[in-house]
Amino acid sequence: MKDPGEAHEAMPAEPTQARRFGKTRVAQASALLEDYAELIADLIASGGEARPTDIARRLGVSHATAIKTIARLKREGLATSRPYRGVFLTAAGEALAARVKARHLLVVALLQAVGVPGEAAEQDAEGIEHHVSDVTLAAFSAFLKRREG
Amino acid sequence: MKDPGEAHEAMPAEPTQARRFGKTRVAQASALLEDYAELIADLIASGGEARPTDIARRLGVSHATAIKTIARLKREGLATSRPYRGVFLTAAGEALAARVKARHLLVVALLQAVGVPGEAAEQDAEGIEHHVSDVTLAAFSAFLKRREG
DNA sequence: CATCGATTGTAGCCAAGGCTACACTTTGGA
DNA sequence: TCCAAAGTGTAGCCTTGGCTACAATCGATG
Repeated sequence: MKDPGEAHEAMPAEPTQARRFGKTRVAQASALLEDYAELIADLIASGGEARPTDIARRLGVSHATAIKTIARLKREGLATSRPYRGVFLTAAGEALAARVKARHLLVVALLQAVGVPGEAAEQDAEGIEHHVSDVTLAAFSAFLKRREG
Repeated sequence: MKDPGEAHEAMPAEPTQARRFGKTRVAQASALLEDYAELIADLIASGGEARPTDIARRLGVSHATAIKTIARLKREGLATSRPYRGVFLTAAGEALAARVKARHLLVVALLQAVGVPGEAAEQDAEGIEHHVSDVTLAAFSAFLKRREG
């Protein structure tokens, strides 16, 4: 779903809207990896290991799909694993997981702060968080501090 | 990217988290169609017609990609078109476009209300809006009314 | 120590959403 | 009127992220 090679060799006067949509698509591309990284960190933290079957179960996909995505995580340098040995995060993977987790918590907190019920906040945050830019995240943080602190 | 046939024939005790992620994936599946519907409505409203090339330009994709997605819109009963004649929305397509547009405006307004700068609000809303449930949308609306009204 | 169930891995299929390349209309201007 | 540019459509390829089916491995238990 990404660009094979390098797209748009000549794109004169690319409209701002196109840039917006493009960013949205790119965000979706990394969303899955982010979810996996966060989940793997979570599983290791709580149970000591992250097995493909557990990952699959938690994400609601088949184990084959999970394994395929884990392979992609490895390709991107975010995780390591050896056959029948469980999955581990690299330093980069850990960093990503930490960032993602912090962002997730912040998004949920923001949603609840504006009146979204807990369960809906959790559910929607899962999708929303991948599209929240740093600028927006900072604004969320400031809003919460202003309101609570 | 959807289920071919019907997935998970037996899913006993599907964990709530899996349901959450599943919903996120389903939301992404319809996100593109929503964007197209909204854009087509917009183009028709402002210029009287929606041509594949204009759509492609606004979305930052090749015209071939746009045409393929338009075909999918037609398959799903959201749009009509005849060769070399431009694209039109069905009643269902119009309804979708209206809903999407209203939601988009509400999300942008909410983001700005919590302090996100205008440009970032616009950009992020593009990705966020597809993951905002009705419950959350209602909460956004109430928050804005409370704060402005 | 053999074997059975669960886990893991592999292969192959599918649809979506990208792309380029090429062919065919349409249309406006010379 | 005719012809070239712009727009449209088709074909074919790729990657991602799903799936099922089958093979291989591990581990616990008899």
